[in-house]
Amino acid sequence: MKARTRAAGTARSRIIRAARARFASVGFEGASTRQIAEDVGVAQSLLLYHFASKESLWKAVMDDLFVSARARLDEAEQASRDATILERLMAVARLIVQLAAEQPDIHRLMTIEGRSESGRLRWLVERHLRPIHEKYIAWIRRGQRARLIRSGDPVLLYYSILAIAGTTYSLAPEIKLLTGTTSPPAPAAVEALIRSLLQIETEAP
Amino acid sequence: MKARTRAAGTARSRIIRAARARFASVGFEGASTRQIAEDVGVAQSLLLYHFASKESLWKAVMDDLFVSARARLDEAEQASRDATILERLMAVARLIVQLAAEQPDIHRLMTIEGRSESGRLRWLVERHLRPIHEKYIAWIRRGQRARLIRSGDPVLLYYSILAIAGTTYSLAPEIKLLTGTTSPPAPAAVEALIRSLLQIETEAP
DNA sequence: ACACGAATTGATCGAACGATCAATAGCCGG
DNA sequence: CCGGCTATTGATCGTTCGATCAATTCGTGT
Repeated sequence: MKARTRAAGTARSRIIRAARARFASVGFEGASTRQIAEDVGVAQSLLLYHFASKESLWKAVMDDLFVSARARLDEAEQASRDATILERLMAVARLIVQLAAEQPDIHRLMTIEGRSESGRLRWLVERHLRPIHEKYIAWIRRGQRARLIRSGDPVLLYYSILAIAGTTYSLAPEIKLLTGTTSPPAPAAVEALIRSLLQIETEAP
Repeated sequence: MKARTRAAGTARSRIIRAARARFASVGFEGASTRQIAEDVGVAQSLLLYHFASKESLWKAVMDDLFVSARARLDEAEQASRDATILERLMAVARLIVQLAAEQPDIHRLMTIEGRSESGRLRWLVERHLRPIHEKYIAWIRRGQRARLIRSGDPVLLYYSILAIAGTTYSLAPEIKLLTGTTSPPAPAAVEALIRSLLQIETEAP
């Protein structure tokens, strides 16, 4: 049984990995199960044996992504639980930048789905995004009440953080074509930009 | 001839408009010429009569978008030509925010294409993006030398501006599902965030 | 009034799509 | 060594894709 499920597990996870890459680059409708199967080196029918449908495969990709992401977010929260709300948010932001740099597919997948009201977007929002987003937006509100974080729409602030953290990594192909640069910006530089977004406004000298 | 080309022009432009919406929501591979033709109310073969191929249609959509965008950018540059480099950049940023708010499709189309190294991305970079981007990245460099703009990688700074300006509008469906809010953030609020990105770092009190 | 060219349609092609299903290969407890 | 379960394959179905092409409508200049 061990070897059986291990073999199944690796085939399954290899399919998920290949599917993530395809979905991230050409979107759900643009990706084909045959192409994904070819990437992995298995028959197309095996995909639908493991995942029942293309949409199930997509959901499995998203679950796989968010399970590990949320675990690491919880870690970052715990590690910073004694700091100020601004520094806790920065710890979370730092991790988001790190995740985006390690796996730009995350940001790609979410921004691809987020732009049309599909059933998949509803599923993604209710299952994964809402619990995460609402928590940190509440954090921002708390920080604003404590005058540690700049005033303004917390949702705008939150999505601006996500945008800065993800865009420079998920648009790496475009930036590479434009500048010839192969190495993406250092996470520390991105983090510094985010900090100046969160900080209380200061008068220009 | 006048009525002829006018009829052709309107059919052509209506196709471009419908194609822009489809490409923006499901990407190039996900959009189908039959669906676009149905949106417009014409036969599918008419699309390929006017544009020869699906890719030609996509390029026509992009040309249409950038011709007007670049004209308005030139206006904004002219109107602010006597101001400091920081204020000129802010004038450009203000217009970018405005464009993103009016037509979130622009940001959607560009971020969809920018994430995989396709022939279309190469075409887009060389034809439209490079002239625009390189100009404003040079502006940022000038502003940094004059100590009017914060230090750091100009490319990172530039793409962060684009990300903030576009994301909150292009992800409107996701934000609507999450918060129930139907009205996107005011351009002035987005502009304020961008200003604090560009400004020289100030010490926190 | 007519003829010509541009605009538009409907039919059709081969390829690729997601999905289904019967058949086979591989492995485990008995 | 075998019987049963799981993983995997190959063939195939109906649909939809982008593209081509002949036929038809329509407007305009003469």
